[in-house]
Amino acid sequence: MIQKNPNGYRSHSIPQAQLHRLTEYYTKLDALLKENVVTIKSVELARLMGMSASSVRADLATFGEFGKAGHGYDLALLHASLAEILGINCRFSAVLVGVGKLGQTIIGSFPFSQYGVRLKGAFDVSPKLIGSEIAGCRVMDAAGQSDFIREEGVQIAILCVDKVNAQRAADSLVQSGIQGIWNFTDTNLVITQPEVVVENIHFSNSLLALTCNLNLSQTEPLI
Amino acid sequence: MIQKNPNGYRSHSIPQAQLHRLTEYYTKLDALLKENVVTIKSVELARLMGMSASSVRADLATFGEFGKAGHGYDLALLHASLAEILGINCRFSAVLVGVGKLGQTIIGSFPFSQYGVRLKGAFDVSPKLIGSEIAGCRVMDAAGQSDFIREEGVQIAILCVDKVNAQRAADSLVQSGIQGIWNFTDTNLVITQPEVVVENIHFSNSLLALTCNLNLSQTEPLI
DNA sequence: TAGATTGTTAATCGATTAACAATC
DNA sequence: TAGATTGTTAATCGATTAACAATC
Repeated sequence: MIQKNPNGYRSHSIPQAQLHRLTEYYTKLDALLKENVVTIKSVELARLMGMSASSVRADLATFGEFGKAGHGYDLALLHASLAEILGINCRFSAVLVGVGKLGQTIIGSFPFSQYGVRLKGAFDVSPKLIGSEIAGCRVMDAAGQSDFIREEGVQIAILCVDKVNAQRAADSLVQSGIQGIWNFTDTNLVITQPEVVVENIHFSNSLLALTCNLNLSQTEPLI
Repeated sequence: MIQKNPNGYRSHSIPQAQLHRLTEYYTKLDALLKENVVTIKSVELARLMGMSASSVRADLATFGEFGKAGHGYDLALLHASLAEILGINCRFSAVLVGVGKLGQTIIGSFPFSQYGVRLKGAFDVSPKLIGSEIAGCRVMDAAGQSDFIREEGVQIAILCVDKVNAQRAADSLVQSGIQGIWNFTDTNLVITQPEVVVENIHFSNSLLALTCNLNLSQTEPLI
């Protein structure tokens, strides 16, 4: 059951579907702010998001009262409130584990700081990589990973190792006290500790969803 | 409404949530096949997937009757049937648009052939890249993109351009007759043609979902 | 005040699941 | 046949939305 707590917009537990919608509101509001939009009505936001106005109002009302009847929502306030809810001001720290091609790309290209995350380093087993630096991020020996995580109080691990090593690496991370795993290994990790948060980016499942939709729309075009 | 057609397991329209579950069944079954498992019961599969046995049976029964009462599901049959539904045997062809770091990583690392997709080439505007080859994939001038897609009958575009160019690139692809877009641009594309399928991989939304969950579990630990 | 839009309620809609007859 | 597990039904559960009183 969803409850507003005395502080305002925090809730006891958010359904994952709603939580993912929240991230979409946030990125959409972010874009609108850059276009200097000042207020937005639930009807407009709904159109931009491809949803119903009722749903938008219901979603936002879950976390607080951000709107003014008769005027709509103040964009800056709504943006700031969602940022708070999404943890963007929490300054989480992260390490990347498995510095292959994908790992290097993420280190070099992803704007972590925009999302309140500080990338503190990366780990790999390859002697060729250990000691090198990618976009200002040091690659360290995986042997020192656990100590680093514990000593630095790292909360998030970005898991980019090979599929075959994924579960083992995840177990080790959980042992080291990691709180969240951003999982790029195309594997569903089995994590018994319910307090550890896992967020998957499964390239293969995503492509399969695409081809399945294509397959269905080809074999049975909508009338 | 879901209907089985005379051919068996095709259905008129699958809810997207169920479709994404199907991809998870498939990758799980794939892993089990490699472990030489021969049959599996709904209860076991449910445990492995973290769902209820009822849901598993309901999902699978949507597409056909793959199980034997008293014995469970034949893994090879189920795997092959899901492969068919997911379009893995359709031999879709694809081009990658925007050969930046992420594009190069996808070209070089993603096992397209395992998912029934053939990567026919890549496009970029940079003279440095045009004419080069990455893992056997030719990088061509974006100017020839539309003609190539039309002439070769390419169905899928893998969109890896910068955020600012995402919508324009998508419009051009749709104009060229592309049927599906695998969208890595961290932008929700606006596509008016309902027959064009879009599948998003939004790194930023995914990380936000992770930090939001961390934020909630920290401020309000489960009892 | 009059007009507009929110937050919320109550009704609808769809998804999940427990239970069981059918079946291997 | 007896035992086991499926596919399906009916009940439960939760999410979506239309409608509207509250409010700016």
